[in-house]
Amino acid sequence: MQNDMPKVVTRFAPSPTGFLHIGGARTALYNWLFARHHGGDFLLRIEDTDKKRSTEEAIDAILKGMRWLELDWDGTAISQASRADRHQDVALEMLANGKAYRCYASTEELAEARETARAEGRNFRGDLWRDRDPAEAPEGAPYSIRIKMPREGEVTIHDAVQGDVTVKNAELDDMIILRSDGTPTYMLAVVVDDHDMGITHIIRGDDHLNNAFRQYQIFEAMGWDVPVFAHIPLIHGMDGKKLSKRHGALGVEAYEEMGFLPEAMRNYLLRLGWSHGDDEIISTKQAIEWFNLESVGRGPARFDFDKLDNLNGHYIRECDAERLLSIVKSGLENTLDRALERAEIDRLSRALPALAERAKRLPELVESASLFCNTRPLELTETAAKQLTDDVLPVLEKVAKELEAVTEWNGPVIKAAIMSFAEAEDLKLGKVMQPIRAAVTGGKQSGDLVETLEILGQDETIGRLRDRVAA
RNA sequence: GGUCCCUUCGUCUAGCGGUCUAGGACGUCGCCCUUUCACGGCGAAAACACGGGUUCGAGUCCCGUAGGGAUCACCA
Repeated sequence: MQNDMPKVVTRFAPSPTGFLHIGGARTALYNWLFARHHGGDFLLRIEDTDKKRSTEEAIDAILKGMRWLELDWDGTAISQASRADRHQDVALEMLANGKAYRCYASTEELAEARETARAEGRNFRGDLWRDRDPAEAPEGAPYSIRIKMPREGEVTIHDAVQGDVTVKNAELDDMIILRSDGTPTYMLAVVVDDHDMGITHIIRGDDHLNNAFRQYQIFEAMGWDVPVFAHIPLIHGMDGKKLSKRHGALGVEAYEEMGFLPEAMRNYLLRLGWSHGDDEIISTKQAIEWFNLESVGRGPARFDFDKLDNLNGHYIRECDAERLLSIVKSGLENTLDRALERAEIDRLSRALPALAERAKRLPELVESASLFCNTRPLELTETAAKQLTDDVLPVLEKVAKELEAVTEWNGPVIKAAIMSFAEAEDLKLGKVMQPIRAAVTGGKQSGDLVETLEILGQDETIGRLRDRVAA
């Protein structure tokens, strides 16, 4: 399909040296969105060229994170390391074409040259052997292969996010493309893979912006088409500093554990650095429809939990009942360490809509839902205990008796019973409601009291009331 | 240090020369709703880093300064 509009192909290429962190997740999201928007492919490539630092666990964590975020990739994930032979071939081809040369410099020599260059305020170019005769090399000495960078002129990259960026070729170093042990370096591997995989748009963190110019020369040397680059700004921590382990550079699974919904995460990440006018709540469907590179911001953004919480609350409220119930159910069974009873599940499904109104994070929801489980006698929160003074206990006792007399346990009847009781006792409604709430909920958040009692059932309600009186 | 990038309310951002006495969202603070907590509604405080240009006119274009960031490995 060689026409004016080749199919868009993007990729996410994490190195498996740790979990999928938040910045990587956003990069993946943008690549995914861009590909889906254009009906193209979104590929996944694991950059495991560095055997020493790559781990199987990290690969699993990254894949798991991607799945949790529901970012599906096309085809199977490619292992960069598995393509080492191909990378090597390209390096050799460049060597044969005079686009690269052998470098016999030792680590020590290199370090020294680097030191000198820096001391003189120059950029180190690693070109110790660029103009030397290979015949000078000691017999059988190990060598690496370096690219022969152009020294004249400059290159302008039309970055889809950063705009035109120009760098003089003289600034470029003759980087190593093939190590002395014959393994390819990252710089070579990315270019070869991006070309072979037919990547049309490289969307990645702007920590790679400088690399783009170096990689550009490999594309050129091989006579390959250069993909469109789009370098997106990095995400900073709440304090404005670079995101590091200390600053909350957590893996996505940590966000899952904290109780964020994947759709909230996607919406938040999308909005962190990309905009569509004043729109804040953006469904994934809309995101795919609207996503573009032009609207990606150029400044680094800070991560803000408050906003994520707010968004998460929104998506919890929007979450369909069945999914929410299953989330809460498993959360509850986990903390209770037992299976839920039929009656408890029934109560939950009735109570959940109101509870969901109040929650920002899933654990909160589970916590408030525990109210509807059989966990008598309840533990009181400090404020609840404070409200249940000795002088209100008699009131509770009387209310319990009153409610016991109710024959038809439903909202209106319960409410009527409480109201007439308050009237008979000459108490303000609040004076009755308040203690009941404290006794029945133990101080936990809940919605409408009457509704809560109704869902709880007559026996449980009275039981909880009596528990307090007895205590 | 060299090179490159960035700079609008506390935070995420809208803004693509005049409609900006700068808009939205989160957060904050009031008020309303109310049987708690939320949700919701209304309202308030809150920003164009600084200095020069260009222009009739600059948050918007150009140049400096300052600040922040990235990168300079036989790591990716």
